[in-house]
Amino acid sequence: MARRCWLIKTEPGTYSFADLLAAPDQTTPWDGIRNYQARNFMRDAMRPGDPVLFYHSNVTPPGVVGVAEVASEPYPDPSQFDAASPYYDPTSSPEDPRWHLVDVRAVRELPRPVGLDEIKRHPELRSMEVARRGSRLSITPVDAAHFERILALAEAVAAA
DNA sequence: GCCAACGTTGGC
DNA sequence: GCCAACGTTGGC
Repeated sequence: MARRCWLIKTEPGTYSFADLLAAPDQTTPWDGIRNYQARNFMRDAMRPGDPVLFYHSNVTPPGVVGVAEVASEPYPDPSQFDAASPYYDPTSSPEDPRWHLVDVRAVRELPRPVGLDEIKRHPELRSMEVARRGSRLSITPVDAAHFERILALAEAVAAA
């Protein structure tokens, strides 16, 4: 069975690829996701070993900076039960958890970032969800061909 | 910092 | 179930 590929967005001021590289086992629970579509991807579709593009948003320039992989089965996001957490959800309960997550592990940093502007410039990548105007979904499926193309672009250092 | 786009909430 | 109000995201 073919693996599904993914793209996850994060604001590097909150959690960056460097943070992931510095984490124990280069792995972290992808917590705090409070969007149902994104949750459904983690809970219902992401499986250990799935490749992930790691994208920095809300910075200049935004773009893909690294490769990661899904590193666990889905499980309830502990932060929803933590009253001290900004992600605390008092309407969720351990008996019936609302939010689920997976662990994410760093695989490697890209030789160079592949910016959003560059993704938009390539016709074959323009259909990526992240390139769509007004796209806010922080976890999206990525076609395998798009995934490979991003990696190839990152290798093409002499693009200038 | 601006603001368009989008998701969620809640009154009705 | 509609939809206006509101909060958030994220490129620019």
